[in-house]
Amino acid sequence: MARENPHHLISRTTGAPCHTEAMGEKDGALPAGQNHLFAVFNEIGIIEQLARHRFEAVLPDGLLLPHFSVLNHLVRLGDDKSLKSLAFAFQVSKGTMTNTVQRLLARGLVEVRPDPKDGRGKRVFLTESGRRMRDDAIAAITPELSTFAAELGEDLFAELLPRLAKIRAKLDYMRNPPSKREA
Amino acid sequence: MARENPHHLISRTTGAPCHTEAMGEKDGALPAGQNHLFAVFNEIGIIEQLARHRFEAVLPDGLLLPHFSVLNHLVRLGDDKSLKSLAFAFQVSKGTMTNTVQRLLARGLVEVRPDPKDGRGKRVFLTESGRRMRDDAIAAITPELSTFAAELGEDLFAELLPRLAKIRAKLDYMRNPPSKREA
DNA sequence: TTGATTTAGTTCTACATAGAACTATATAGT
DNA sequence: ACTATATAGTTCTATGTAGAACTAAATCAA
Repeated sequence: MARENPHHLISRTTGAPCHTEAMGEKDGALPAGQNHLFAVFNEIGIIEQLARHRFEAVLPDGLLLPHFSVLNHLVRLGDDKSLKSLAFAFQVSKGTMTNTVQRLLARGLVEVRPDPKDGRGKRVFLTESGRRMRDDAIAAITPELSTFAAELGEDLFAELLPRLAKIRAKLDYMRNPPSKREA
Repeated sequence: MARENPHHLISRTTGAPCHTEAMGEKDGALPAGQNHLFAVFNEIGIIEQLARHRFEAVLPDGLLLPHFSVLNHLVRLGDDKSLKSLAFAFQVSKGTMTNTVQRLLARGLVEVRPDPKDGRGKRVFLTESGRRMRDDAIAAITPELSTFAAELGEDLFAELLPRLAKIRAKLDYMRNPPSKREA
């Protein structure tokens, strides 16, 4: 386990038992109409943290979320990727991706070979072990997701998805305007 | 700046320009009906990361999110809190809260005094400087939130809030069942 | 009262991360 | 062609974080 990065954006606003009232009330410090925004990002921060904890707790062999994330990306979108493109896809720094790939390499979950077309570059490939690890991770999380879907209802998530995607797209656009996109 | 904790749960699934298709398609590895769940947590992870980056970028004086979070908590819910209760409120380890409070102390944003009723404990108090810093931070983020509200519409956030709260409450409950709550 | 257990907080180690400095290669300008 | 600039990746430093080992104080049991 490590880090937690997972800091919720604003703070769980209640010191009470848990977060049963989190950000519900008005906050005089905020202009009218912004409480909802503040509150939404707060909820998102808390959910991210709790969900990551839970996910990492069931991940096989002490695999951490960043490791799984990269493996999953390589399986879903194909391997033979540069560190640069991985760093961009995850919006992390180059140094961070170097570190993550080195950990995966040390576990034998990926292979790294020089880019035949660019002497500066490297290409990252999945190993069989890496694919298996990714599948195991998904198998490990599936029961959790099932419980969750059963207790809260899938509709809740179906309603949430397009709305969250809209916010994500906006943030994404602000961070990476078309001018600085890359293929 | 530091860390990033901010790891999105699953991975931005596209290496393409940005995240325009993030987790939209079916993922054969997941049982039917779980794609939505997976996708929602993925979006939440990405949003958390991007939003935190943006927030920290405008925060005064290199203040980081955890620092602001604690200041905000103390303003909103009152100071004179134990490290223990702060750690619980934010669901971070005791060691983490020791670190955060020490940073705030070094900046003169809080005071820490021994608990008069418990020789083991300490109490954390806001300083005037701490209150001002919290207000400045909110002032700094307000324009960002305004733009956001204007471009996406407040309704979007109003619709999101109760649904996210439901998920947060569930995760919270799973992590801290009534049996281990505290006052 | 005395001894065992629990609790508040700190410290230590290992990790993820950002950002800056650096190296090596590629590309652009002339 | 040669030089300047841009790019891919690594390394270094400072941070946030978890978790375990540790200290000191409170509580519980006998």
